[in-house]
Amino acid sequence: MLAALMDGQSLTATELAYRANISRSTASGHLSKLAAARLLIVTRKRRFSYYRIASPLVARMLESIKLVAAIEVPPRHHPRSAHDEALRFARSCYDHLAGHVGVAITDALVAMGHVVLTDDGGELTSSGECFLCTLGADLRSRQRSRRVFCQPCLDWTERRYHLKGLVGAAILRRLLELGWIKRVPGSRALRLTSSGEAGLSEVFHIEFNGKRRSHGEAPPLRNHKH
Amino acid sequence: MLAALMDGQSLTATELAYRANISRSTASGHLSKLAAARLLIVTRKRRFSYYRIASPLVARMLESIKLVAAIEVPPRHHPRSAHDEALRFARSCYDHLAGHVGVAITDALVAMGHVVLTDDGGELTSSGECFLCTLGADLRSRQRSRRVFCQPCLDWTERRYHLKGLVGAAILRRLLELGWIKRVPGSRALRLTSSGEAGLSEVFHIEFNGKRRSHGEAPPLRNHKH
DNA sequence: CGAACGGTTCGGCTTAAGCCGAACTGTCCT
DNA sequence: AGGACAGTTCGGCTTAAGCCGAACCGTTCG
Repeated sequence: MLAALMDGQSLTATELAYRANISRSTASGHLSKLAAARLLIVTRKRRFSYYRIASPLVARMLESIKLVAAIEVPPRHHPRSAHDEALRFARSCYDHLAGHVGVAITDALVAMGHVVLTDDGGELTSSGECFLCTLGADLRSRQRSRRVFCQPCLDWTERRYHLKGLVGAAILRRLLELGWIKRVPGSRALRLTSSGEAGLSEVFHIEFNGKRRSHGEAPPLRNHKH
Repeated sequence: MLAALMDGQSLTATELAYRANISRSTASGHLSKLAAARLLIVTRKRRFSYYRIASPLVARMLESIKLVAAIEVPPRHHPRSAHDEALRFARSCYDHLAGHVGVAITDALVAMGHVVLTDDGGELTSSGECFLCTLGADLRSRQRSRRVFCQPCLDWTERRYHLKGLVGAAILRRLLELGWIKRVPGSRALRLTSSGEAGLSEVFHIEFNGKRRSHGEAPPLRNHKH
Protein backbone atom coordinates (compact mmCIF):
# COMPACT_ATOMS: atom_id res chain seq x y z
CA MET A 1 0.00 0.00 0.00
CA LEU A 2 2.86 2.34 0.77
CA ALA A 3 4.36 1.55 -2.62
CA ALA A 4 1.04 2.38 -4.24
CA LEU A 5 1.07 5.77 -2.54
CA MET A 6 4.63 6.54 -3.60
CA ASP A 7 3.45 8.65 -6.51
CA GLY A 8 2.24 11.21 -3.99
CA GLN A 9 -1.43 10.75 -4.76
CA SER A 10 -4.12 10.22 -2.16
CA LEU A 11 -6.02 6.94 -2.36
CA THR A 12 -9.07 5.61 -0.54
CA ALA A 13 -8.97 2.74 1.90
CA THR A 14 -10.92 0.40 -0.35
CA GLU A 15 -8.66 1.15 -3.33
CA LEU A 16 -5.59 0.42 -1.22
CA ALA A 17 -7.12 -2.81 0.05
CA TYR A 18 -7.77 -3.76 -3.56
CA ARG A 19 -4.16 -3.14 -4.57
CA ALA A 20 -2.74 -4.97 -1.57
CA ASN A 21 -5.01 -7.91 -2.21
CA ILE A 22 -6.40 -7.92 1.33
CA SER A 23 -9.83 -7.35 2.82
CA ARG A 24 -11.07 -3.87 3.60
CA SER A 25 -11.08 -4.57 7.31
CA THR A 26 -7.45 -5.69 7.31
CA ALA A 27 -6.43 -2.70 5.23
CA SER A 28 -8.27 -0.36 7.55
CA GLY A 29 -6.36 -1.76 10.50
CA HIS A 30 -2.99 -1.34 8.82
CA LEU A 31 -3.80 2.11 7.53
CA SER A 32 -4.85 3.39 10.93
CA LYS A 33 -1.62 2.02 12.38
CA LEU A 34 0.41 3.71 9.65
CA ALA A 35 -1.45 6.96 10.24
CA ALA A 36 -0.90 6.69 14.00
CA ALA A 37 2.82 6.19 13.32
CA ARG A 38 2.77 9.35 11.18
CA LEU A 39 3.86 7.52 8.07
CA LEU A 40 0.55 8.35 6.41
CA ILE A 41 -1.82 11.27 6.67
CA VAL A 42 -5.53 10.65 6.42
CA THR A 43 -8.05 13.25 5.30
CA ARG A 44 -11.76 12.52 5.54
CA LYS A 45 -13.93 13.95 2.84
CA ARG A 46 -17.60 13.06 2.63
CA ARG A 47 -17.70 9.35 3.26
CA PHE A 48 -14.20 8.68 1.93
CA SER A 49 -10.91 8.38 3.77
CA TYR A 50 -8.01 9.51 1.65
CA TYR A 51 -4.58 8.29 2.67
CA ARG A 52 -1.31 9.75 1.46
CA ILE A 53 2.40 9.64 2.35
CA ALA A 54 2.95 11.94 5.32
CA SER A 55 6.08 13.74 4.12
CA PRO A 56 8.88 13.72 1.55
CA LEU A 57 11.07 12.36 4.34
CA VAL A 58 8.92 9.25 4.54
CA ALA A 59 8.92 8.97 0.75
CA ARG A 60 12.71 9.14 0.75
CA MET A 61 12.87 6.42 3.37
CA LEU A 62 10.65 4.13 1.33
CA GLU A 63 12.66 4.85 -1.78
CA SER A 64 15.89 3.98 -0.01
CA ILE A 65 14.36 0.74 1.27
CA LYS A 66 13.21 -0.18 -2.21
CA LEU A 67 16.66 0.64 -3.51
CA VAL A 68 18.23 -1.86 -1.12
CA ALA A 69 15.52 -4.41 -1.80
CA ALA A 70 16.21 -4.13 -5.53
CA ILE A 71 19.78 -5.33 -5.03
CA GLU A 72 18.75 -8.54 -3.31
CA VAL A 73 18.64 -11.87 -5.07
CA PRO A 74 19.88 -10.64 -8.46
CA PRO A 75 20.05 -14.11 -10.06
CA ARG A 76 16.33 -14.76 -9.65
CA HIS A 77 15.06 -13.94 -13.12
CA HIS A 78 11.37 -14.54 -12.65
CA PRO A 79 9.20 -13.79 -15.66
CA ARG A 80 7.91 -10.24 -15.80
CA SER A 81 4.29 -9.41 -16.34
CA ALA A 82 3.14 -6.85 -18.88
CA HIS A 83 2.35 -4.51 -16.04
CA ASP A 84 5.85 -4.99 -14.68
CA GLU A 85 7.28 -4.11 -18.06
CA ALA A 86 5.15 -0.98 -18.16
CA LEU A 87 6.47 0.03 -14.76
CA ARG A 88 10.02 -0.46 -15.91
CA PHE A 89 9.40 1.64 -19.00
CA ALA A 90 7.95 4.67 -17.24
CA ARG A 91 6.48 5.36 -13.84
CA SER A 92 6.09 8.15 -11.33
CA CYS A 93 8.42 8.11 -8.35
CA TYR A 94 6.73 10.15 -5.63
CA ASP A 95 6.41 13.28 -7.77
CA HIS A 96 8.91 12.86 -10.56
CA LEU A 97 9.56 10.64 -13.53
CA ALA A 98 11.38 7.32 -13.24
CA GLY A 99 12.06 4.20 -15.26
CA HIS A 100 13.55 3.98 -18.74
CA VAL A 101 11.97 7.26 -19.84
CA GLY A 102 13.04 9.09 -16.69
CA VAL A 103 16.63 8.02 -17.13
CA ALA A 104 16.59 8.81 -20.86
CA ILE A 105 15.34 12.35 -20.25
CA THR A 106 17.95 12.86 -17.57
CA ASP A 107 20.66 11.58 -19.91
CA ALA A 108 19.45 13.92 -22.63
CA LEU A 109 19.48 16.94 -20.32
CA VAL A 110 23.02 16.10 -19.27
CA ALA A 111 24.14 15.52 -22.87
CA MET A 112 22.71 18.86 -23.93
CA GLY A 113 24.51 20.60 -21.08
CA HIS A 114 21.32 21.65 -19.38
CA VAL A 115 22.05 19.74 -16.21
CA VAL A 116 25.30 18.85 -14.51
CA LEU A 117 25.17 15.76 -12.33
CA THR A 118 27.69 14.85 -9.68
CA ASP A 119 27.50 12.24 -6.99
CA ASP A 120 26.77 14.98 -4.48
CA GLY A 121 23.85 16.54 -6.28
CA GLY A 122 22.74 18.15 -9.45
CA GLU A 123 22.78 21.60 -10.89
CA LEU A 124 20.64 23.26 -13.49
CA THR A 125 22.76 25.35 -15.86
CA SER A 126 21.52 28.67 -17.16
CA SER A 127 20.91 27.07 -20.55
CA GLY A 128 18.89 24.42 -18.73
CA GLU A 129 16.83 27.07 -17.00
CA CYS A 130 16.10 28.62 -20.37
CA PHE A 131 15.33 25.23 -21.87
CA LEU A 132 12.79 24.31 -19.19
CA CYS A 133 11.24 27.76 -19.42
CA THR A 134 10.75 27.28 -23.17
CA LEU A 135 9.24 23.88 -22.51
CA GLY A 136 6.79 25.61 -20.21
CA ALA A 137 7.83 23.85 -17.01
CA ASP A 138 7.06 25.90 -13.92
CA LEU A 139 10.08 25.97 -11.62
CA ARG A 140 8.62 28.15 -8.89
CA SER A 141 8.16 26.28 -5.65
CA ARG A 142 4.55 25.64 -4.74
CA GLN A 143 5.23 25.62 -1.04
CA ARG A 144 7.17 28.15 0.93
CA SER A 145 9.39 25.40 2.38
CA ARG A 146 12.79 25.37 0.77
CA ARG A 147 13.04 22.10 -1.00
CA VAL A 148 15.79 20.25 -2.78
CA PHE A 149 16.07 21.90 -6.16
CA CYS A 150 17.77 19.36 -8.34
CA GLN A 151 19.14 16.00 -7.30
CA PRO A 152 19.94 12.68 -8.88
CA CYS A 153 17.88 9.72 -7.67
CA LEU A 154 19.08 6.17 -8.25
CA ASP A 155 16.54 4.33 -10.39
CA TRP A 156 15.88 0.86 -9.03
CA THR A 157 15.06 -0.73 -12.37
CA GLU A 158 17.62 1.02 -14.54
CA ARG A 159 20.34 1.27 -11.86
CA ARG A 160 21.09 4.73 -13.28
CA TYR A 161 20.26 8.24 -12.16
CA HIS A 162 17.10 10.15 -12.94
CA LEU A 163 16.18 13.66 -11.82
CA LYS A 164 14.24 14.29 -8.66
CA GLY A 165 13.64 17.43 -6.65
CA LEU A 166 11.92 20.58 -7.81
CA VAL A 167 13.27 20.19 -11.34
CA GLY A 168 12.19 16.56 -11.64
CA ALA A 169 8.74 17.39 -10.35
CA ALA A 170 8.38 20.33 -12.73
CA ILE A 171 9.25 18.15 -15.72
CA LEU A 172 6.75 15.45 -14.81
CA ARG A 173 4.05 18.03 -14.21
CA ARG A 174 4.68 19.68 -17.56
CA LEU A 175 4.75 16.43 -19.53
CA LEU A 176 1.39 15.49 -18.00
CA GLU A 177 0.03 18.93 -18.89
CA LEU A 178 1.23 18.54 -22.46
CA GLY A 179 -0.47 15.17 -22.68
CA TRP A 180 2.81 13.53 -23.64
CA ILE A 181 2.41 11.01 -20.88
CA LYS A 182 -0.68 9.84 -19.05
CA ARG A 183 -1.14 8.11 -15.74
CA VAL A 184 -2.29 4.51 -16.01
CA PRO A 185 -5.26 4.38 -13.64
CA GLY A 186 -4.69 2.10 -10.67
CA SER A 187 -0.94 2.01 -11.09
CA ARG A 188 2.21 4.06 -10.81
CA ALA A 189 2.94 3.22 -14.43
CA LEU A 190 2.92 6.00 -17.01
CA ARG A 191 1.94 5.63 -20.62
CA LEU A 192 3.80 7.48 -23.36
CA THR A 193 1.32 8.84 -25.87
CA SER A 194 2.07 9.08 -29.56
CA SER A 195 2.25 12.86 -29.30
CA GLY A 196 4.61 12.33 -26.38
CA GLU A 197 6.82 10.08 -28.44
CA ALA A 198 7.00 12.75 -31.12
CA GLY A 199 7.55 15.46 -28.54
CA LEU A 200 10.36 13.68 -26.73
CA SER A 201 12.00 12.94 -30.05
CA GLU A 202 11.84 16.57 -31.09
CA VAL A 203 12.73 18.27 -27.82
CA PHE A 204 15.03 15.74 -26.16
CA HIS A 205 16.17 13.80 -29.26
CA ILE A 206 15.11 10.54 -27.60
CA GLU A 207 13.92 7.59 -29.68
CA PHE A 208 12.17 4.56 -28.25
CA ASN A 209 12.52 2.03 -31.04
CA GLY A 210 9.81 -0.47 -30.31
CA LYS A 211 10.56 -0.15 -26.64
CA ARG A 212 7.24 1.45 -25.83
CA ARG A 213 5.62 -1.34 -23.86
CA SER A 214 2.47 0.38 -22.68
CA HIS A 215 -0.47 -0.18 -24.92
CA GLY A 216 -3.83 1.56 -25.12
CA GLU A 217 -5.92 1.42 -22.00
CA ALA A 218 -4.53 -1.69 -20.39
CA PRO A 219 -6.55 -2.57 -17.29
CA PRO A 220 -4.63 -2.14 -14.06
CA LEU A 221 -3.40 -5.15 -12.18
CA ARG A 222 -6.31 -6.47 -10.16
CA ASN A 223 -5.91 -9.85 -8.60
CA HIS A 224 -8.08 -9.98 -5.52
CA LYS A 225 -8.76 -13.52 -4.45
CA HIS A 226 -12.52 -13.21 -4.21
CA MET B 1 22.19 -4.66 16.23
CA LEU B 2 22.04 -2.81 12.93
CA ALA B 3 22.18 0.48 14.81
CA ALA B 4 25.24 -0.75 16.67
CA LEU B 5 26.93 -1.50 13.35
CA MET B 6 26.10 1.91 11.89
CA ASP B 7 29.54 3.24 12.71
CA GLY B 8 30.93 0.97 10.02
CA GLN B 9 32.84 -1.26 12.40
CA SER B 10 32.72 -5.02 12.40
CA LEU B 11 31.40 -6.64 15.57
CA THR B 12 31.23 -10.23 16.73
CA ALA B 13 27.99 -12.15 17.18
CA THR B 14 28.34 -12.32 20.96
CA GLU B 15 29.02 -8.60 21.21
CA LEU B 16 25.94 -7.86 19.11
CA ALA B 17 23.82 -10.19 21.23
CA TYR B 18 25.08 -8.35 24.29
CA ARG B 19 24.10 -4.97 22.87
CA ALA B 20 20.69 -6.14 21.72
CA ASN B 21 20.03 -7.72 25.08
CA ILE B 22 19.19 -11.11 23.59
CA SER B 23 20.73 -14.55 23.84
CA ARG B 24 23.56 -15.59 21.57
CA SER B 25 21.41 -18.19 19.86
CA THR B 26 18.69 -15.68 19.03
CA ALA B 27 21.25 -13.18 17.78
CA SER B 28 22.88 -15.82 15.64
CA GLY B 29 19.55 -16.57 14.00
CA HIS B 30 18.85 -12.94 13.23
CA LEU B 31 22.35 -12.26 12.03
CA SER B 32 22.33 -15.17 9.61
CA LYS B 33 18.99 -13.95 8.26
CA LEU B 34 20.37 -10.44 7.83
CA ALA B 35 23.44 -11.83 6.10
CA ALA B 36 21.29 -13.98 3.82
CA ALA B 37 19.29 -10.87 2.93
CA ARG B 38 22.55 -9.10 2.08
CA LEU B 39 22.03 -6.41 4.68
CA LEU B 40 25.11 -7.61 6.54
CA ILE B 41 28.36 -9.19 5.46
CA VAL B 42 29.95 -11.79 7.65
CA THR B 43 33.66 -12.57 7.66
CA ARG B 44 34.95 -15.54 9.65
CA LYS B 45 38.31 -15.15 11.26
CA ARG B 46 39.67 -17.76 13.59
CA ARG B 47 36.75 -18.70 15.78
CA PHE B 48 35.02 -15.33 15.46
CA SER B 49 32.28 -14.19 13.13
CA TYR B 50 32.54 -10.52 12.34
CA TYR B 51 29.40 -8.84 11.05
CA ARG B 52 29.28 -5.46 9.34
CA ILE B 53 26.87 -3.38 7.27
CA ALA B 54 26.95 -4.73 3.73
CA SER B 55 27.15 -1.42 1.84
CA PRO B 56 26.82 2.36 2.14
CA LEU B 57 23.45 1.90 0.44
CA VAL B 58 22.21 -0.14 3.38
CA ALA B 59 23.69 2.38 5.79
CA ARG B 60 21.83 5.16 4.03
CA MET B 61 18.61 3.19 4.22
CA LEU B 62 19.00 2.69 7.96
CA GLU B 63 19.84 6.34 8.43
CA SER B 64 16.74 7.40 6.54
CA ILE B 65 14.62 5.07 8.65
CA LYS B 66 16.07 6.46 11.85
CA LEU B 67 15.44 9.96 10.54
CA VAL B 68 11.75 9.19 10.11
CA ALA B 69 11.60 7.41 13.44
CA ALA B 70 13.11 10.45 15.15
CA ILE B 71 10.15 12.58 14.08
CA GLU B 72 7.59 10.31 15.69
CA VAL B 73 6.01 11.05 19.03
CA PRO B 74 7.74 14.39 19.63
CA PRO B 75 5.85 15.21 22.86
CA ARG B 76 7.14 12.15 24.72
CA HIS B 77 9.95 13.63 26.80
CA HIS B 78 11.21 10.54 28.55
CA PRO B 79 14.23 11.06 30.79
CA ARG B 80 17.57 10.62 29.09
CA SER B 81 20.28 8.40 30.43
CA ALA B 82 23.89 9.50 30.74
CA HIS B 83 24.74 7.28 27.83
CA ASP B 84 21.99 8.91 25.78
CA GLU B 85 23.41 12.33 26.58
CA ALA B 86 26.84 11.15 25.49
CA LEU B 87 25.37 9.97 22.18
CA ARG B 88 23.69 13.31 21.64
CA PHE B 89 26.94 15.13 22.35
CA ALA B 90 29.12 13.23 19.91
CA ARG B 91 28.84 9.95 18.05
CA SER B 92 29.97 8.30 14.86
CA CYS B 93 27.39 8.03 12.09
CA TYR B 94 28.53 5.20 9.84
CA ASP B 95 31.93 6.72 9.15
CA HIS B 96 31.60 10.38 10.00
CA LEU B 97 30.99 12.61 12.98
CA ALA B 98 27.49 13.39 14.24
CA GLY B 99 25.77 14.89 17.24
CA HIS B 100 26.40 18.28 18.82
CA VAL B 101 30.10 18.20 17.96
CA GLY B 102 29.47 17.09 14.38
CA VAL B 103 27.03 19.93 13.79
CA ALA B 104 29.31 22.46 15.49
CA ILE B 105 32.27 21.53 13.32
CA THR B 106 30.12 21.73 10.22
CA ASP B 107 28.83 25.15 11.29
CA ALA B 108 32.38 26.32 11.86
CA LEU B 109 33.53 25.13 8.45
CA VAL B 110 30.64 26.96 6.84
CA ALA B 111 31.25 30.12 8.89
CA MET B 112 34.92 30.15 7.89
CA GLY B 113 33.96 29.76 4.24
CA HIS B 114 35.63 26.39 3.91
CA VAL B 115 32.43 24.60 2.99
CA VAL B 116 29.34 25.76 1.14
CA LEU B 117 26.18 23.86 1.98
CA THR B 118 23.03 23.85 -0.11
CA ASP B 119 20.00 21.63 0.14
CA ASP B 120 21.26 19.68 -2.84
CA GLY B 121 24.70 18.95 -1.55
CA GLY B 122 27.86 20.44 -0.26
CA GLU B 123 31.03 21.80 -1.74
CA LEU B 124 34.50 22.13 -0.38
CA THR B 125 36.01 25.49 -1.30
CA SER B 126 39.67 25.83 -2.21
CA SER B 127 40.31 27.46 1.15
CA GLY B 128 38.60 24.47 2.75
CA GLU B 129 40.82 22.09 0.83
CA CYS B 130 43.85 23.97 2.10
CA PHE B 131 42.43 24.03 5.62
CA LEU B 132 41.87 20.26 5.75
CA CYS B 133 45.30 19.67 4.26
CA THR B 134 46.86 21.74 7.03
CA LEU B 135 44.87 19.81 9.59
CA GLY B 136 46.34 16.66 8.11
CA ALA B 137 43.10 15.09 6.93
CA ASP B 138 43.61 12.68 4.06
CA LEU B 139 41.10 13.39 1.31
CA ARG B 140 42.22 10.73 -1.11
CA SER B 141 39.64 8.03 -1.59
CA ARG B 142 40.61 4.70 -0.08
CA GLN B 143 38.61 2.71 -2.57
CA ARG B 144 38.57 3.08 -6.30
CA SER B 145 34.78 3.43 -6.29
CA ARG B 146 33.73 7.01 -6.81
CA ARG B 147 32.00 8.05 -3.66
CA VAL B 148 30.02 11.07 -2.58
CA PHE B 149 32.58 13.71 -1.82
CA CYS B 150 30.80 16.14 0.45
CA GLN B 151 27.18 16.08 1.47
CA PRO B 152 25.04 17.38 4.31
CA CYS B 153 23.39 14.71 6.47
CA LEU B 154 20.45 15.59 8.68
CA ASP B 155 21.35 14.95 12.30
CA TRP B 156 18.55 13.15 14.12
CA THR B 157 19.32 14.60 17.53
CA GLU B 158 20.24 18.14 16.52
CA ARG B 159 17.84 18.39 13.59
CA ARG B 160 20.61 20.28 11.76
CA TYR B 161 23.10 19.32 9.10
CA HIS B 162 26.47 17.71 9.65
CA LEU B 163 29.01 16.68 7.04
CA LYS B 164 29.07 13.19 5.58
CA GLY B 165 30.77 11.76 2.53
CA LEU B 166 34.48 11.62 1.88
CA VAL B 167 35.09 14.93 3.63
CA GLY B 168 33.12 13.94 6.73
CA ALA B 169 34.91 10.62 6.92
CA ALA B 170 38.32 12.26 6.52
CA ILE B 171 37.61 14.67 9.37
CA LEU B 172 36.51 11.92 11.76
CA ARG B 173 39.53 9.80 10.84
CA ARG B 174 41.91 12.68 11.43
CA LEU B 175 40.38 13.70 14.77
CA LEU B 176 40.74 10.10 15.96
CA GLU B 177 44.36 10.07 14.76
CA LEU B 178 45.05 13.29 16.63
CA GLY B 179 43.56 11.81 19.78
CA TRP B 180 41.12 14.70 20.02
CA ILE B 181 38.22 12.28 20.23
CA LYS B 182 38.13 8.65 21.28
CA ARG B 183 35.63 5.91 20.68
CA VAL B 184 33.72 4.84 23.78
CA PRO B 185 34.07 1.05 23.76
CA GLY B 186 30.79 -0.74 23.26
CA SER B 187 28.99 2.29 21.93
CA ARG B 188 28.73 4.65 18.99
CA ALA B 189 29.37 7.52 21.39
CA LEU B 190 32.56 9.51 21.07
CA ARG B 191 34.43 11.17 23.91
CA LEU B 192 36.03 14.56 23.49
CA THR B 193 39.44 14.55 25.15
CA SER B 194 40.88 17.60 26.88
CA SER B 195 43.45 17.97 24.10
CA GLY B 196 40.52 17.70 21.68
CA GLU B 197 38.68 20.47 23.46
CA ALA B 198 41.73 22.68 23.18
CA GLY B 199 42.29 21.66 19.58
CA LEU B 200 38.74 22.33 18.45
CA SER B 201 38.82 25.67 20.23
CA GLU B 202 42.02 26.65 18.48
CA VAL B 203 41.34 25.31 14.99
CA PHE B 204 37.56 25.61 14.70
CA HIS B 205 36.95 28.31 17.34
CA ILE B 206 34.37 26.08 19.02
CA GLU B 207 33.78 26.25 22.77
CA PHE B 208 31.83 23.63 24.71
CA ASN B 209 31.09 25.46 27.96
CA GLY B 210 30.35 22.65 30.36
CA LYS B 211 28.55 20.82 27.63
CA ARG B 212 31.07 18.01 27.51
CA ARG B 213 28.98 15.21 28.91
CA SER B 214 31.30 12.27 28.43
CA HIS B 215 33.42 11.53 31.45
CA GLY B 216 36.55 9.41 31.87
CA GLU B 217 36.15 5.78 31.04
CA ALA B 218 32.42 5.37 31.58
CA PRO B 219 31.43 1.74 31.18
CA PRO B 220 29.28 1.09 28.13
CA LEU B 221 25.59 0.42 28.56
CA ARG B 222 25.19 -3.22 29.49
CA ASN B 223 21.83 -4.35 30.69
CA HIS B 224 21.48 -7.99 29.89
CA LYS B 225 18.76 -9.60 31.92
CA HIS B 226 20.79 -12.48 33.26
C1' DC C 1 -37.65 6.02 4.04
C1' DG C 2 -34.60 2.41 2.86
C1' DA C 3 -31.03 0.41 0.07
C1' DA C 4 -26.23 0.96 -1.29
C1' DC C 5 -21.79 2.08 -0.12
C1' DG C 6 -17.31 3.39 2.32
C1' DG C 7 -15.15 2.75 6.50
C1' DT C 8 -14.31 0.94 10.99
C1' DT C 9 -14.59 -2.20 15.02
C1' DC C 10 -14.87 -6.71 17.05
C1' DG C 11 -14.19 -11.62 17.81
C1' DG C 12 -11.81 -15.48 16.54
C1' DC C 13 -8.63 -18.11 13.89
C1' DT C 14 -3.91 -19.48 11.97
C1' DT C 15 0.74 -18.87 11.52
C1' DA C 16 5.08 -17.27 12.06
C1' DA C 17 8.16 -14.33 14.58
C1' DG C 18 10.88 -14.05 18.53
C1' DC C 19 12.87 -16.02 22.31
C1' DC C 20 15.40 -19.36 25.26
C1' DG C 21 18.26 -23.37 26.95
C1' DA C 22 20.51 -27.47 25.72
C1' DA C 23 23.37 -29.76 22.76
C1' DC C 24 26.89 -29.76 19.26
C1' DT C 25 31.02 -28.13 16.27
C1' DG C 26 35.20 -26.01 15.76
C1' DT C 27 39.07 -23.23 17.66
C1' DC C 28 42.27 -21.92 21.05
C1' DC C 29 45.04 -22.33 25.09
C1' DT C 30 47.03 -24.49 28.69
C1' DA D 1 44.19 -34.43 26.55
C1' DG D 2 40.98 -31.38 28.38
C1' DG D 3 38.78 -27.20 29.50
C1' DA D 4 37.28 -22.65 27.83
C1' DC D 5 35.15 -20.14 24.44
C1' DA D 6 32.68 -18.42 19.95
C1' DG D 7 29.23 -19.75 17.18
C1' DT D 8 25.47 -22.41 15.43
C1' DT D 9 21.53 -25.71 15.29
C1' DC D 10 17.52 -27.77 17.28
C1' DG D 11 13.26 -28.34 19.88
C1' DG D 12 9.77 -26.17 22.15
C1' DC D 13 7.39 -22.37 24.09
C1' DT D 14 4.76 -17.81 24.05
C1' DT D 15 2.96 -14.04 21.86
C1' DA D 16 1.56 -11.08 18.55
C1' DA D 17 1.00 -10.20 13.71
C1' DG D 18 -1.96 -10.83 9.98
C1' DC D 19 -6.11 -12.16 8.20
C1' DC D 20 -11.16 -12.70 7.61
C1' DG D 21 -16.33 -12.25 8.07
C1' DA D 22 -19.97 -10.25 10.57
C1' DA D 23 -21.80 -6.39 12.58
C1' DC D 24 -22.16 -1.57 12.97
C1' DC D 25 -21.90 3.64 11.95
C1' DG D 26 -22.34 7.59 8.59
C1' DT D 27 -23.13 9.28 4.16
C1' DT D 28 -25.37 9.28 -0.23
C1' DC D 29 -28.88 8.72 -3.34
C1' DG D 30 -32.90 6.60 -5.55
